[in-house]
Amino acid sequence: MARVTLQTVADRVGVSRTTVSNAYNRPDQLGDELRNQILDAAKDLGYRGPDAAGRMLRTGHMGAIGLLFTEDLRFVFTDPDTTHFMQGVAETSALAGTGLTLLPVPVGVDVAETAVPNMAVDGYLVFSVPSDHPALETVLRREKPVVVVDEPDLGSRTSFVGIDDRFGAKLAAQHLLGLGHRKIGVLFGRLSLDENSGPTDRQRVAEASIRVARDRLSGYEDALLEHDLDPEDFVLWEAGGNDPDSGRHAATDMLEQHPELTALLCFSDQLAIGAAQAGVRVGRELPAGLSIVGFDDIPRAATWDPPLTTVRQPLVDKGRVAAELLMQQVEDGGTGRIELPIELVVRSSTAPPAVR
Amino acid sequence: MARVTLQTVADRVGVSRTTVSNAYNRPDQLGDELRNQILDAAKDLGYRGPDAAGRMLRTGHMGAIGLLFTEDLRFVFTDPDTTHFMQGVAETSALAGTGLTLLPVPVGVDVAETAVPNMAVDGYLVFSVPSDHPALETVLRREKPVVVVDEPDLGSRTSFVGIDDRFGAKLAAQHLLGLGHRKIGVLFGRLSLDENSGPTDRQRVAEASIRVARDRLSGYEDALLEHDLDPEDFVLWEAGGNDPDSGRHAATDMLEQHPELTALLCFSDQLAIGAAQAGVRVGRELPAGLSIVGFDDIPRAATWDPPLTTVRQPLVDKGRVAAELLMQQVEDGGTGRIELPIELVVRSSTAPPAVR
DNA sequence: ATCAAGAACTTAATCGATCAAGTAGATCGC
DNA sequence: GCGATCTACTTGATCGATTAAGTTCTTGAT
Repeated sequence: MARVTLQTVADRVGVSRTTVSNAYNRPDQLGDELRNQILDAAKDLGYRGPDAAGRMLRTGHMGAIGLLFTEDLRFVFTDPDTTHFMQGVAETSALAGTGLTLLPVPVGVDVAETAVPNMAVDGYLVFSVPSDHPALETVLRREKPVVVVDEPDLGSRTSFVGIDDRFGAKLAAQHLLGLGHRKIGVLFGRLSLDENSGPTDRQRVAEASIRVARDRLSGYEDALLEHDLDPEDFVLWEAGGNDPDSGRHAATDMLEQHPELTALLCFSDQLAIGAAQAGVRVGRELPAGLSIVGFDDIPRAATWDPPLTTVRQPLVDKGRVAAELLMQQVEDGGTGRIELPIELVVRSSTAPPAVR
Repeated sequence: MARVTLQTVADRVGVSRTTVSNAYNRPDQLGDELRNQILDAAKDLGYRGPDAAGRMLRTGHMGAIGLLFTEDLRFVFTDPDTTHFMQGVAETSALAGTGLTLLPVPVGVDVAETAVPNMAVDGYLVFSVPSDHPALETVLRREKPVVVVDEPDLGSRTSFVGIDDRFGAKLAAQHLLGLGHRKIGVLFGRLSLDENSGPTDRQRVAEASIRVARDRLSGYEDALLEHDLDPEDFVLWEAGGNDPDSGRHAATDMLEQHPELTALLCFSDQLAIGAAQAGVRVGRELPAGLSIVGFDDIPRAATWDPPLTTVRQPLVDKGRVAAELLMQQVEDGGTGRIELPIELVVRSSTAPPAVR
């Protein structure tokens, strides 16, 4: 049995292919009576509407955007940053009738083996990908609209959505310094593709392939400089991941080797949560014995015990804005650069250091 | 400037279109030397590889599967059931080089306005959609391979992946009854598309458009019957959602109106977490003053205070299996029916009821 | 009565790739 | 030395829809 196409329906009704096409896509181009006649015939023949592939080939429009992410799949769907971002993207694309194609690049898998290079999408949303990740080149090579979110900043070549990481970090550090803390630890998630964990230093951060890490450290140091303190005063530590477990392990080690620390600046609330657990386990009372500042302001930050002081960034909005920007770019080709607002949210995980 | 296609490259090298196509898709069909020559010419001309739309039209193969879900977008990406399932799907599809297209149908939006009816996918994964949801018909009408997960059970028309909900529920109820509980409340998520909350009854559950609700209640009642108890003995309550907040509100009301309850059977760990919070707030000590059983065994269940007794189902595996089944069905058209193993996990949220 | 404008359709070209079938020449076994 | 089999390509048909540019017919204004 031959497949039912526009032509089949057209033949049945006795009109041209174009008219049947118009019955679906431009109802104003033909009379109501004929239109209904066509739709009836279509139903009768089991025609399911214009075929997506045929349309795509002709129009060059895929009707979907791709979301590229390179984090380990065990974490992406549990990581609040990612899921909230996805939520925003999904909302926006769904309302626009655009499909959203997930393009995960699992760790250890060659990008060429994934759907990334060949998927039918009108553009790519690149979500927080280290600048040295091979998937980036694959995406860029397709020369389709690209919106980079957070990482990496590729300049005007692509659109960009992010926050002022340096300023946000500065806010967090200012808060701790203002409370009187002088022995402060900085807990990074990752500095590059590798999942290293352990102590690190300014030099290594400066060479990090993750821009956010570099910028945030600059922000922390900006605050130090305002207080005439030495940038070398921070204890820098890499967690190797962005989940509470990584945070807990790293913070435990850090506090063990540096018992003098009275406060921790964490790269995310996820890490902060782990750090808080670590603090309690090594016998610190929060916040008196250890102050902790997170980043992001995920819902859990407010309900954690103690509620976390953090730097809020609008994660869902980030997704919405990025999706809008991409769909706009698909339409008119214009790139954009959007910086979302951030805000220090002071809760109960920070306090002046206990006198000793 | 005309677009660069297979033909452009073919003309440059002086071979046929087919040979260029083979250079990409069937490297064994031509000599190495020629192949490199073609690839060089392609790079030189800025050819980005075979166009997805052209290939799709010709092969009829879209290279992507669609994931349909109809829950409110504010919840899907935070709901552990959904995200773990997605993780499994993403893993499997990514390893197979298949795209994964998210097809959310936002509440209040007409399915026809979304990407669902026209998206270029080879098949659909229908994730826990109420049997009366309009999106279902839209998907079924396309007559592509469909794998339904959990809900609804459409018989042999589609593949199906799920668990033995009735048996799982029975296990949970048996556990409570075995501990000596006789006044037990059942906390449902939803019974249908509507987000009703409040007390409900056997009759309404029996008419629920959500099969899982019906089956689980049967399972709970199976256990009751084994103890020669009356099915009417359960207090049935609808939470209206599947998040801890919904669970907390519903459980608070339920415990207020039915202070005699000594145990709660919850439809999910999310609801159980909310119920546990509610229990504490109304002054019950857990588990002595109130036993709670969840369902799913999400990671949080084990770390909650007290750790939740629950019925474990392999959520990530569900995603893996469903994706495999769908991709298999896309290839050979065969449908399947897979029931995943479940298991009662007894932790500390259940205990014999306090004597009074 | 004539012409302009609009409505309702049709014609014909086009989008880019894949595949079954075919061909020419090289290689091999016996 | 001859047919059989391989290798390395080419030919030509085909997938299903959209769209710019007609064509025909109707209607209303002058």
